[in-house]
Amino acid sequence: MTTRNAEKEEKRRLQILQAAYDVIAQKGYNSFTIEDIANKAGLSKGGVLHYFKTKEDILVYLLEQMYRVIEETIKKRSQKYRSAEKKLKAILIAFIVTAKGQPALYTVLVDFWAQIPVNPRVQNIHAKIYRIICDEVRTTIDSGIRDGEFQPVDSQNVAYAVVGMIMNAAIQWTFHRELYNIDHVTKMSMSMVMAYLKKRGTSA
Amino acid sequence: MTTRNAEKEEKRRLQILQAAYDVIAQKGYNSFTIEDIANKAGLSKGGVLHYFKTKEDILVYLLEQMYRVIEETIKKRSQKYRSAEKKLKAILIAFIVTAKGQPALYTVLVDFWAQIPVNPRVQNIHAKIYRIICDEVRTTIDSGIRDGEFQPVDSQNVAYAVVGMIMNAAIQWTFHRELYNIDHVTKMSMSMVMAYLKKRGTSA
Amino acid sequence: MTTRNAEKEEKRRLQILQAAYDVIAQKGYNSFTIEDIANKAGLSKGGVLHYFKTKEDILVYLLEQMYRVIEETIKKRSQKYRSAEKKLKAILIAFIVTAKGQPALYTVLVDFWAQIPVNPRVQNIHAKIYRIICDEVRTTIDSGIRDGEFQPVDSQNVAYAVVGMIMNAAIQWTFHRELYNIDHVTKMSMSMVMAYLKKRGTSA
Amino acid sequence: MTTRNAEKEEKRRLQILQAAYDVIAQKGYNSFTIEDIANKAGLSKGGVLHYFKTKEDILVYLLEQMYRVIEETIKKRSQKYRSAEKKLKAILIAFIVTAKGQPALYTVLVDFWAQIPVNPRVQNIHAKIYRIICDEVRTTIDSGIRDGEFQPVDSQNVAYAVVGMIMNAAIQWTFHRELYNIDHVTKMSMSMVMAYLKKRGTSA
DNA sequence: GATGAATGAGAATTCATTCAT
DNA sequence: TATGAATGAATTCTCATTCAT
Repeated sequence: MTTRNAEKEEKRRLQILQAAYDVIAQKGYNSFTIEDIANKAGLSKGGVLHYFKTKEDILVYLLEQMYRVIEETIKKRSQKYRSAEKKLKAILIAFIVTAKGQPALYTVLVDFWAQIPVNPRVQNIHAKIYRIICDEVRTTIDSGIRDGEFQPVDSQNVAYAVVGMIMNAAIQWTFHRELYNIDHVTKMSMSMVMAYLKKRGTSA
Repeated sequence: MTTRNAEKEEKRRLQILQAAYDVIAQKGYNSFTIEDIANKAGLSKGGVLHYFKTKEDILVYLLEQMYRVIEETIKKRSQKYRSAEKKLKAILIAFIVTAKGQPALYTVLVDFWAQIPVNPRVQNIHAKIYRIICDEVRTTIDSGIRDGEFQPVDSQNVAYAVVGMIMNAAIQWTFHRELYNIDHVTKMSMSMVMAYLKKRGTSA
Repeated sequence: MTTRNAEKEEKRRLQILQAAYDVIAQKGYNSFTIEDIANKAGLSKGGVLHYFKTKEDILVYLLEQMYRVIEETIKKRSQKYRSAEKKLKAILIAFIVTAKGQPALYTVLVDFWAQIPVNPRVQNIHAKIYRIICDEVRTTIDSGIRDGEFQPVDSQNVAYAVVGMIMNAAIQWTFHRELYNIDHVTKMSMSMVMAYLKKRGTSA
Repeated sequence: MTTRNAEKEEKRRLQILQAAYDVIAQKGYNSFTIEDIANKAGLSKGGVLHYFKTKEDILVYLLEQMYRVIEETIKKRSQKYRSAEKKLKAILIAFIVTAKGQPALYTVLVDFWAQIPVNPRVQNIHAKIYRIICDEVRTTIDSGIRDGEFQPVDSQNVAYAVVGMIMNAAIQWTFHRELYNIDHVTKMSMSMVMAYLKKRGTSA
């Protein structure tokens, strides 16, 4: 019985979160209202607030879930491969696949970034998950180094640089697709990373 | 007379824009008010609205001005050097110098990014100036290729990748500085770029 | 069977009324909710509304019950004595004893007074019971007059004056105890009343 | 100029306070809205909030002003007389005159009393001014004692008892006028007080 | 009997914008 | 030019009440 209810409740929450995501994607972080979410979710304002105490609550849970999507896509795709190079490429591709499959995701993510300096809860979640994502890249590089596939590099900082590169590529492309061909830029990014990781004489 | 007035008017506008920048840096894009700007600028609400018809107007002019700052910093710093490699490194450093000198700049910039999908004016300005910045990088790479310093690469897409990498590095560092040492990450980024541009056999 | 149910129902109602009293004492008349009552009573919102049709219903029954407490305390304490003077003093003390024993009672009572002008049901109950209380005092004075203990006075109006005096003393003391020593003020009030009832020459 | 504005502003504030008083008198403390005040004052909601930051602010200022009215009425009326007895009687009458002239005043006052336990600002104001009023009575009694008019009594506590008696008389009468003739009760109260202050043998 | 999900009617506030001065 | 009083639309959040389970 309780399980039944908990299940149903969870379903409702996800439904609301999805509606929030859709609405923010459509109207932007600043101008959407709880009523928008309610309408999209097929509930009343009160109904939405029944599941999430405040608007901020909705947002915080949504952010967490969005990062999970990225995280999971990365893990799922990189797990398929054995070699560090293939794993790393799979990770980079994962970002782009997400951007293509969920056109609004990076849009909404940037909406959240803009809240970081003024909202500690958002800041915490972002910090936590950004670190997780970078660690995933770093671990892959480390395993490549261990296996002799990659040069011994400062894997931590390389990871930050790599994630930054590919994430911003995805973001800018989301913002104005006519700017560039994302597949080309992705290939280029991979080449650059690999040139560094596999090359003989390090320059830094 | 008219010139006198025009001058004074321009001064007022800049004063208001600076106030707007300060206020957004402090309170974030969503929660600042015209009164905040007025207070910061030492004017009344009506006074501010006298120089900019609407709140959006202020924002749009501000965004333009902010990109100019980045653009100018880049150009000024890269002009000092002759070799493409040094020029390129100077450009990358320019982003970081800006992030260090104006801690709020990327914060506010991301605030604006979040408006792109919902505000055509913001989108246009961003598209225009992002292209200018990327072109600056591309031109530098092209000149390096012409001079035989760099490998013949797809300079356009490399430029996108490079700008993305360094800009996101600056942004994430602005958001939480404890995440990494920006100088290390910058060095790493440079190495990666140079490894690609100067290396012999391409891998992708 | 029906009796059984009626008994159980009555118990539930009292339980809810007690919870309501506690909650109003804590949060004040304006800001308590049915859910507060439900939580305090260990029931759900729906459960509370099952026994009292509306929020107002709860309030009205509660007011009635509260006055009963005062009434009963007065009667119980005055019954112990024979002489009118002792009876009267016992009544005055009864108000103070109630204030001391149930610190919230006068607080909640004033909350209700504030509803009198806008709520006819509250007005009726208050009028009815205030009269009963004043009558108790009046009867005592009358008996004192009959027995030659007291001067022949306008017992009705004396009763109003006396009840007003002691009740407001109890109220103000409940609101801010540091204002005065309630026992001293009570003694003073008694002296004043007795000076009037027992004195030789009337002055007004 | 500034004076002009300050004057105009003060006038507006008083106008809003008056509207608030009228509205509370009509609808009660719990159910009036800012819009009600705005309508009564011939302003918009925003207009009201322009002069008082919050609803609570309005209320707090209103309470202060209401007590002032009572205070001033008392002082003005008691100043007319020389003898302590006449002064004291004038004070008691002042309460009743206020109740008669401003039928809503005690109604609204009780509304405020009900806020005391939950609103520190209200509590402070009430404490401060209740003390001032009681002190006025006490000072009068003291002067009567000094002049040999009154017996040497504990003037402080007598004052509390006297104020409580007359104030509650005014309040109950405001709530239901059919309960008693306020003039009779007032006369009775005076007799009682004087019987105590002027009588030969003290009993407490 | 009892629950608590869902509703929807407000309420207080906030703020861009207008406009008389 | 510049002010700031005034507006009113929009928004978040609260809660009594209803009702299916």
